Amino acid sequence: MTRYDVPMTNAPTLCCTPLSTRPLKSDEAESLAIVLKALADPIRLQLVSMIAASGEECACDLPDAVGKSQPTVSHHLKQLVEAGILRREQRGKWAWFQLEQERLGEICAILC
Amino acid sequence: MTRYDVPMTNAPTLCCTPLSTRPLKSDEAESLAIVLKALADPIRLQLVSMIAASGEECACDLPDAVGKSQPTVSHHLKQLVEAGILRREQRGKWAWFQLEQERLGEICAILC
DNA sequence: TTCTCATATAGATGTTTGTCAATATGATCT
DNA sequence: AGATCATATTGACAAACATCTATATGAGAA
Repeated sequence: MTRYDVPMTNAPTLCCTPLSTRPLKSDEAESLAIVLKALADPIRLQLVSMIAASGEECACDLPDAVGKSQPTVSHHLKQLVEAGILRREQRGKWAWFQLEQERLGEICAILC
Repeated sequence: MTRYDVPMTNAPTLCCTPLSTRPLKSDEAESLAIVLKALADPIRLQLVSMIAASGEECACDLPDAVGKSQPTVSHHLKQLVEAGILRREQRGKWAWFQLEQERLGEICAILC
């Protein structure tokens, strides 16, 4: 079995029609809310924007950058990965994070 | 004094550059988080999508539509108005709500 | 003014969330 | 294997949140 069509995460699938096309079904609203909730925190937004702006960031630099403890930042990063917003890559001892650009695209496609 | 340049709500002002242009300052992240948080709830997303899809909705129809009590729906609607996502209009005894389309546009402009 | 009805607010309650200190895991290097 | 360092997980706690019932507000109708 190849890995080509295996999803990388358990991130919720989002519906594919703009909000204003039709009322969301409640499970669609639920999935979208989970993903938006992952984004709706000031620290997580700072993390995402830093990673988006620079292309990638090492977890080791992020606690200082946002002024939070290492476990707190690790927890936020995990939520972002689980929501499908960030991608995590292990390099030696370090964890690097990149933006899952398509995910933000999906969100915008629904909102606008 | 005219009302032309008076803001309708106290909704937070959002920064005007995409996330990936530069890291958000912490007050920009704070404002954006407030608005995203208003959106990041399944009931509020259903309300927004119903209103967006039909053009406008009377508050009187919404508790049944989403299966929540009248006070709960009123509370959600208030949050959406305060975030600048909905516009409220009183017509006789009834309150009608419309989408503040520009607001969603602002959000998308930042996310993508 | 008084009644009725739509909506908002207050107060209470259980749940979720953000945070940290302490500890566990897991990867590299010696 | 053992030491070291980066990251994740656990457990605890306070603050924020979604929800309801009860009540207040406010607008038209009688």
